[in-house]
Amino acid sequence: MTLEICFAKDKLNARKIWMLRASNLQLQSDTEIVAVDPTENFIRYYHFLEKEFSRFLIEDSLCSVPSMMDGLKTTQRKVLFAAMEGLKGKKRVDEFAGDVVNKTVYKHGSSHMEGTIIGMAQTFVGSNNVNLLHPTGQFGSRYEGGKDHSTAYYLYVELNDITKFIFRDDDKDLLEFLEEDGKLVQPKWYLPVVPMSLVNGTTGIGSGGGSNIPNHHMNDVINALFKLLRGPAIAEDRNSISLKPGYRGFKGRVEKSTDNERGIKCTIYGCATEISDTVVEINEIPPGKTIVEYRSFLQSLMPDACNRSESSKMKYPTIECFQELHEDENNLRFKISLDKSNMMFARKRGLLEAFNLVRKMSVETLYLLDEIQELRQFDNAEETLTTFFDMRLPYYAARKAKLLERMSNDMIRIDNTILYLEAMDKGEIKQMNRKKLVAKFTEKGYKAIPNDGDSGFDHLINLSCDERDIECLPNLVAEREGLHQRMEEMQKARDIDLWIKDLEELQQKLAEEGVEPQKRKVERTSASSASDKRTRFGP
DNA sequence: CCTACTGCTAC
DNA sequence: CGAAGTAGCAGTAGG
DNA sequence: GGATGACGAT
DNA sequence: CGGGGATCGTCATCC
Repeated sequence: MTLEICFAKDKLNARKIWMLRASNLQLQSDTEIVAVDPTENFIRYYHFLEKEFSRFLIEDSLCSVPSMMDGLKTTQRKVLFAAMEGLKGKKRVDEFAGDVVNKTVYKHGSSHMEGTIIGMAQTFVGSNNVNLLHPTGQFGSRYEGGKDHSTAYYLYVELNDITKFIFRDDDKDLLEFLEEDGKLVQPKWYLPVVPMSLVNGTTGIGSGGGSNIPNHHMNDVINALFKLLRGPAIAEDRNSISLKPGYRGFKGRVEKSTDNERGIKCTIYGCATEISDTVVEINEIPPGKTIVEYRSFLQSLMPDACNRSESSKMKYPTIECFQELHEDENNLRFKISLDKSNMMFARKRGLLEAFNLVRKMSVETLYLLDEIQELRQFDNAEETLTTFFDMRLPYYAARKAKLLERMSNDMIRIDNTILYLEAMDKGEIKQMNRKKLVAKFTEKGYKAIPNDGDSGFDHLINLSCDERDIECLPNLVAEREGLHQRMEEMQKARDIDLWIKDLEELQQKLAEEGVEPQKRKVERTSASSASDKRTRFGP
């Protein structure tokens, strides 16, 4: 029975339920997850399945399926953690991978870590819409869907500027950092200001469910959040939200089709232009399809193509020849010559259909849930967004409280320092030892700052000689004034105001950077074998 | 004393 | 799991 | 209409 | 610098 639940292809649903129960059991109690019974010299297979194996399936899903909070898989989160905490400037990818492995107790081969890092820095159409890491070197292209990247040794990454606008430093105190092998590692999840699972999409195959989310333009996602945040009533506005997939740098069209009986489907169209009676130019192909794949498709339409199937002859025209005149990988140009009758045929079918430039895909998703990391299914991008919204909003209240607390402590610090300086100036307090100072501060009614040393007065005791100077007084007064104002503003701000501000700043940053990745020419590395492969175009 | 070659490391 | 190449150096055999 | 392969972290 | 194998679930595409 259990055996079937674990492995049978047609018992998927039972497997899902079984895994949920297992993960609840394992998380609630400290149940031993090892099936070894010391009184026996064998292991019962159903004990093994209930313990180690169910654990394995859960871990497997944790690795493969992203969290709905930050859209990251565990390994990607490790990379982001290491990048935000310790990556200064450019670093060779193989070196950086080593750093991540050490810093975050990654228990697998560092070559796999390199792959994850490379994936997070890719920018070609169809990869990331917003790459969290900035690439230098050949990270792969549309020619081979990113597989044509150089070896990690020849690649460099640094933290992308925009990343800090998505993952705010102000939220750091709200994160729950995990512990592995006694080391503090990456958090359970990050708290991005937009649902990154939608922005960069994912495909991942877990046990009991997989996840397959297309990319969405970050601006679309931001605007959808604005709709919720700025609208008159959040509850009413959520029905008016509509999202469709989008790929940065993609020139074709993306349409959401509602005609399908099984869920929502999405259709992506490339671009084709009729130049003359006998010439067609293809300027864009759907993301997910590589240039190499498309080239071999065109080759299969040539008269001398061997074993061309009957169905292919029905669907596609026969072409005389084609040339590849791409300016770069973002400006494609396949020039196709065909005779008039085949052109007629193509026209009749529609150029896009006739040249295999239409790609359909379903829009369905599976995620990890919040508190207990359970697989949870979402029906569509809109539901993903609103669920993210509901989960994320409370953290803004928490952030506000943290910031206010920090500010009020800062205020005490400034007040105390002013009092202290004045008291010293008047000779009320003289140089004395720590104990006596603390007693004096308490006697004079200074407020202690929680966790500021044992006494709560370390901020005064540890003042440097320069800071102790009465000349600092005007500066401190000015500082107090500024802080006072900022505190008032913060107190007045609603939670959603904080979020709106984050989004506005992000949107501005996006506008500054948005153009850049598309203009950037592909950089080549002399040692890359990929660059050699790419120089040969056409038939 | 110079040359040709080997073995070795680090890439 | 496997393979290839390079430069630069020291040491050595041979002429 | 059923088989097949691609996706990505391991 | 290169190659191969496997799982897991979904879905588009192939014949």
